Amino acid sequence: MDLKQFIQRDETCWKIPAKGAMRVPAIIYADASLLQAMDQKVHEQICNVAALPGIVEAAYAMPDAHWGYGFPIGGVGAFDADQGGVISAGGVGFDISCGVRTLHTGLTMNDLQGVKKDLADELYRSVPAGVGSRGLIHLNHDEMRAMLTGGAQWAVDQGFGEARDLEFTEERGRVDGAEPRDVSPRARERQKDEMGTLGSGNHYLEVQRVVEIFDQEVAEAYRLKLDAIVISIHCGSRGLGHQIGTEFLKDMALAASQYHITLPDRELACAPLNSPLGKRYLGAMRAGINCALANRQIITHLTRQAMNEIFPGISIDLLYDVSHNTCKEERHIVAGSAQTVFVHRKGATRAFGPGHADLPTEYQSVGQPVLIGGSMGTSSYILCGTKQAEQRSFSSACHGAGRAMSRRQATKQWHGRALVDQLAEQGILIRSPSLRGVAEEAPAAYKDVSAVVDSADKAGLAKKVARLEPVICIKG
DNA sequence: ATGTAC
Repeated sequence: MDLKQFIQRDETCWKIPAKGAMRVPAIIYADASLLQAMDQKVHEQICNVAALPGIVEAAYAMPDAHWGYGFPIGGVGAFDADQGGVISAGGVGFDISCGVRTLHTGLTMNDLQGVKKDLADELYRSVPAGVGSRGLIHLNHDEMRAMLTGGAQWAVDQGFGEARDLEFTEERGRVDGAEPRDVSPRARERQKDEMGTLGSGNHYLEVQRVVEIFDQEVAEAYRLKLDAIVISIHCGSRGLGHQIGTEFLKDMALAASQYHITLPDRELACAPLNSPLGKRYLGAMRAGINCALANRQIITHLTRQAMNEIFPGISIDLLYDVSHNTCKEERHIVAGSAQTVFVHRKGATRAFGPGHADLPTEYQSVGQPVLIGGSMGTSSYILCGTKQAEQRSFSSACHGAGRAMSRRQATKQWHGRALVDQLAEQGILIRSPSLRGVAEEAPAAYKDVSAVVDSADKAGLAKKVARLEPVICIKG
């Protein structure tokens, strides 16, 4: 888009002053070339977010921002409930609490020699992937309720993983305030056989190798070394989150006039945080967050089982688990003083800096791990939270590369089989139930994740720690 | 993202 629409504050900070219906300014963080390539829709959408009731400070877009439903993907907005602030289902996203979890394996590249193919097959066999994929777990009514309230803690109690995993999971594996009664029977029905499954689209389980370290001190705190093998899991709340999103978007669109909210865009449907509908969505969304946390915890257990088949006795520890599709009640500095706000992060990763009370002891001095998934066949990054991000983005950073091309366009341009063969030649093994899915996820259908991460680093949203390259990718 | 439309 045209850079002349912005007031450039520094190399990676572009401001749109409040005008028209905007209550606060909008700010996009990106270098000039990423911003130029960004869809004009991001400008329109982030200005619309800035016009919502009760928004504080500014509406923000991350360097990987692109056109989404209502809010841009890569959008951040914080709202004050006491000032008529709203919550928006489209501001969280359909895949509630979609996120990334990274596991240490204690292995190096050398350990994979001769077993790579077997490991790929074993992981693919163990972790269900694809549209409508089902697991071996089937939840009855009471178990569903316990899962929606207990999150990853419930999963660990059921024998899926170890108590120590929870220490390294955002929110220690469960959020308060989940209300299973606000989750419809249809949403539960869709989820009851889907626990411990990856899903489709850009979701994956990837075996990765640490190929570059940018910050030795933080890397040591995260126990990351060059050539180490880690496993990253990217997925969310499956059918449950999607159903919650669908239902509440509809309810919120219908209720807007009742709450005297003038919507700049129908897709920005929202409800006051203090309204019955807003509270019901909060209760359901938090149940969705617990579902995603439980899902990644169960997949961790399945991963451990698969890894044990190939490497008997192997011990797998969690580096961290962080979501990038949520609305969270947090304390932040607004107009110079601390207050409680509800931060929407849609395609944006929470990135708490050093000293934040919610971080595990081991990461207190260096800040939260910020896990950035690349597209299939490309690099992923691990960053750390900064102190500056508190003032710049309510402690938020980017979440990935972001699509540069539609799925349809991608399937016209690439064939799944050819991509799998091509990646295999580069030493990257792909396993997927859908060759069309593979084509849709072609590496070149995404923006350059390295440019996105460099912009986030330069903008002070998070600091680069390590770069990972894929070895095996189980694709949904 | 998603029982890729109810």
